[in-house]
Amino acid sequence: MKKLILQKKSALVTIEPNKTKEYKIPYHNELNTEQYEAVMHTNGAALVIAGAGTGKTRTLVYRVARLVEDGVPPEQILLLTFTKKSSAEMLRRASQLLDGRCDKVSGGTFHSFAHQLLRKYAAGVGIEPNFSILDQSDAEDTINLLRAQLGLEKSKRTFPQKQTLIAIYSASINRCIPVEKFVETHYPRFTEEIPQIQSLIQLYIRYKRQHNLMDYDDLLVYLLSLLQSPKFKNIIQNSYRYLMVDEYQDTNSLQHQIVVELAGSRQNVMAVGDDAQSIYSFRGANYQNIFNFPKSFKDCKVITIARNYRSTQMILEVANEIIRNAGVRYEKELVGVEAGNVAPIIVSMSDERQQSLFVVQQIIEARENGIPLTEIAVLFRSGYMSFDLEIELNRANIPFRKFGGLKFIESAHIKDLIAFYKCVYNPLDVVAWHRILLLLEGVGARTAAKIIDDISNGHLTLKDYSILKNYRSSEGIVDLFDLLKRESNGLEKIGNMAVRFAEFYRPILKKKYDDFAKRWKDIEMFLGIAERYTSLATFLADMALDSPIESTDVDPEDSIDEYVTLSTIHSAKGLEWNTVFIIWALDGKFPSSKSIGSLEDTEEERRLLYVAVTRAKSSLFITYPTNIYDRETGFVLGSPSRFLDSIGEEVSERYVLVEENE
DNA sequence: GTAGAGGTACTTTTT
DNA sequence: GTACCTCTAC
Repeated sequence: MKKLILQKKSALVTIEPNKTKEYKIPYHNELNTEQYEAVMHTNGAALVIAGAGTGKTRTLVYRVARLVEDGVPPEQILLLTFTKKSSAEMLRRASQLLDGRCDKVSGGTFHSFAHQLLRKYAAGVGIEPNFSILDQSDAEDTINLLRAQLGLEKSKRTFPQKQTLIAIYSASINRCIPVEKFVETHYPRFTEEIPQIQSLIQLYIRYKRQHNLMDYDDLLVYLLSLLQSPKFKNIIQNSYRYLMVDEYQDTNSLQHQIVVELAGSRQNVMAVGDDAQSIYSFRGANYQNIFNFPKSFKDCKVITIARNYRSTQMILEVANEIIRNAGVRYEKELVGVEAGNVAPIIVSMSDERQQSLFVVQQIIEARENGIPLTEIAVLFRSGYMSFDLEIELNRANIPFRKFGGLKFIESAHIKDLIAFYKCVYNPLDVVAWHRILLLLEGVGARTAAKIIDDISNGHLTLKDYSILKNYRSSEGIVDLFDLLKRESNGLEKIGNMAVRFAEFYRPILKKKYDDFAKRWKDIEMFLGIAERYTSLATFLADMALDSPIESTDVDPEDSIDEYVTLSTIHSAKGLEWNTVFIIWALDGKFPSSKSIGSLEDTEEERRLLYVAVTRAKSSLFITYPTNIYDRETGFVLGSPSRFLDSIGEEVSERYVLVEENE
């Protein structure tokens, strides 16, 4: 006999846009035809293909408001975005547009959403709810520990490095392909090692399960299996009846499957994206995924928004020219509504120094012309490319914030401190133990491995660590256990714990690094952050998934509101500024010499430049130094990015920077 | 088994 | 500039 389930009546009501209803928001007047169509779409699947600057965010924001106005309970709307920042921003705008109800909309990144559900329904997939999250470097360290265990010697040159191992594993998970296939196509030099790689990966998977560890990929994998379990499937599908996914071009196969399962038979899912802006293939995204979306749902409506409201026509011409010469065709031609009167400027200069000075000079000039610093951004391919500019900006007293590149949370001393918390939270967190044990005087890899072994098999716990006296040089180790035991009583506030951990760590830090003072300042900043948390679980999850501090050197507390943005192009996704500088548009750096060998990779770099260019509203500067020695190729780089070759004088102006003789 | 010295190769992009 | 590995002296 089938089980009878009581379902709330309200959940069964089908929402239809009310044709005669008076909406609070005049959607018709505030949106163009295509945007309006998307906003009014209610039931069933829809794909919105929206080029850069065509009001993609606006469309999502208005649709959230419209669904809420039509009576959909906000918490039943799920908005999956690429970063937490962008979801917060969208909900803020929706609330402003309609009212506070929009704040209750569910949302976040795929990973943070997975994390929420897994904490709640851990039992459903057979895991403990207090699992630890491994970030990428934790995952690498874990697999490295296991490699040593398996006796796969490091000196063996043919065996892949830890980064490569994680990359292989992660690719096979995210693209839903077998390990051997990925190794054969992307790392043919390791073909002979495939059996060993596979057994290491199997060990890694088992090990994580035994020790209650989850890496980023596991969050998605377990979410999918949760969604496929008959018991939880319906509960979850009924909790989120309207699904919206932003930046669909950057989702991978695994995420696509999650979307399909979440939508269920209701198929109320709207995906938004732009194939020409796909820039995450290294994470398994495929720009063609977006075209497969309609195939996964019946009667999927496809809406294309083409008109660009962001940039001047001159900037769009440059963007169009970049994408027009692609090896693959993108059905894109951006047409703007703003003519503009300043052509984009392409400038060459002799070296990096000059490039930095030029950018600083132009920023000062722009500020004098009334453009606020918050409307200015400098974009680059990789994090390190702004180092020199940062020095120059400091010298000129121009405040800036940097996004992307090395994160505050990734610096060694902060990771050390977080490891203390992790051991308290999940005593089976092996990487964390390994990390702090190695900090102790007289403890090396061997002793650490032995201790971790004893912890794993239950001989050694925070409650009873008497067997430590059998260890050589156990004084420091006992001190550590005393500390962790005291703090694990669960009565302490997160902030107070941080103070004690920092106290313990201070002498170690002093000994370990020459730049103690600078790092200690970071620790003090960290103490301030820890104070804001009341739950250890939330604290650690935020540290792994949603770091409250974006980059190094910025205290969110001293909130300067006038600053220039420095950002990697990846982190600039979805944002816009009046004036944009793209630096290091030098062939060999952008596209990087690494990607030049493969058409696929070069095309991604091209899309990346396209994304960068389309961030600019009215002024665009592209610069490149011409006298740069490249260690990788051994050549002196001097040509502009190949993507700029076809950009003619009719859409841009080219200059050479020369020093004025006084 | 550990600490420190000295060598090497490597540096996209992010959750 | 730095992370990672190898070698050698405790």
